[in-house]
Amino acid sequence: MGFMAQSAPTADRILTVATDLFGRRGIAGTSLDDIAGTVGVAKQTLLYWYPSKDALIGKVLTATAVELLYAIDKPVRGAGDGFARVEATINSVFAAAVRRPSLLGLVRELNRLDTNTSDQLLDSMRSHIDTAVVWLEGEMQAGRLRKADPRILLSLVYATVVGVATETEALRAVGWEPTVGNLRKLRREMIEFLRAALLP
Amino acid sequence: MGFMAQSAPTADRILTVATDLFGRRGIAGTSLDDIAGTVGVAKQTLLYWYPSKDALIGKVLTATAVELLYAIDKPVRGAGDGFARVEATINSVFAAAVRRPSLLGLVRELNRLDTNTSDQLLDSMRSHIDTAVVWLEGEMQAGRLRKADPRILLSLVYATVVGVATETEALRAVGWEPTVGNLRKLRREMIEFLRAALLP
DNA sequence: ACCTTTCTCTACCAAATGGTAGAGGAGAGA
DNA sequence: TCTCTCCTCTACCATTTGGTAGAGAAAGGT
Repeated sequence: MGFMAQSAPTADRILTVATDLFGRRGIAGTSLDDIAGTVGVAKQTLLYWYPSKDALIGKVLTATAVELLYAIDKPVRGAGDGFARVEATINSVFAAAVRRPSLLGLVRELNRLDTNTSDQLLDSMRSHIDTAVVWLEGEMQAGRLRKADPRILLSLVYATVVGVATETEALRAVGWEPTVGNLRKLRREMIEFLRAALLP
Repeated sequence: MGFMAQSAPTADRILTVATDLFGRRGIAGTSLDDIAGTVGVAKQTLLYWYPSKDALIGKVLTATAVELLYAIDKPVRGAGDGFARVEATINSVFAAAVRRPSLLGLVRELNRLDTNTSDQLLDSMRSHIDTAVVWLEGEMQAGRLRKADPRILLSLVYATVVGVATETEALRAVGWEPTVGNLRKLRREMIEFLRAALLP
């Protein structure tokens, strides 16, 4: 039966490192040797746990989707109505992005995947998206959010949050530096930005 | 002396195709063979015009920066004050993104470049950024735009526009389809979103 | 003690990739 | 016509990459 060689089972450590490197350098820009080398294990050990790069990619993507949806689900259920709920969700995503920057970086790799793979992933998120859209519509009807196309609005908020969380170069371009204080300020400004954009 | 084999000189055709593929599949995900094959030329022809992949990458990046800055500069000089100017700029960027989707996709590759290369590119944009920041500060003082940290605000607007223009998968996820009508609607919703976010 | 299962490794391999060397064609000037 | 320059090509090459084959260590059950 299983036992752990180091702090975590090999398969988990491989998955973590792969997620990290895929998210930072891109899938195409990361070789199996890179991953195995970082984990500190032979390439064949990696291929024992994940029989091909495609298999590893698949596992990384679904695991990432699960982790993100889990991080998002909690605050969405809690929190009150109107913008408070949006704010709670954004804070969760932002916290996840700070904790593991590669997660959202990986989300952006979706655009480079073949349609089959991305369709599969999108299906697993479909119900969450529909729930969010229905909720947005209700809030707009109730006058608690600005009236707009809820689906496009969702994409816009998504683009803003994920964009600002992943594009460190854009922040570096305006002279921003990643200190703890600046990170807090960034989150606050982003919340204010979205509050203004979403309230009626 | 030079003469053209087809519609455009070989070097230009290579540059165009390289920009396109780099922007769509990423730099690491695009081989010289891919580019040469798409152009319809031997790989060595490509290596004659651009002596290495790095040289080609450099040329693609600077050419893209020039094209984008040119597209942005015009409306920024014209147009009036307050949000009208922001709107004109966004429309230009959006138009450029629709005309050549790869341009903004390439901008996102910045995050994967080594610091030297991206520093060089950021330097060439520094003056434009500073001008924009100063202008934003003035408009905020004059009460024509919502008061906020102008640098972070710039990053947020950037993230929103570039994000929604490049992440087609996020739009596909909410059931949006890229027709001409939907594209117009998307632009309109984005403008309203940013208007709400930026006005006092 | 022995076998079986689980896990990791070394040793290869074929294809793809970035790059080199140099041949050859075609127009322009002498 | 000869030659020179410009441009594109075929023929290679070394390295990297995803992947295969199979040996060997370590532990558990019998």
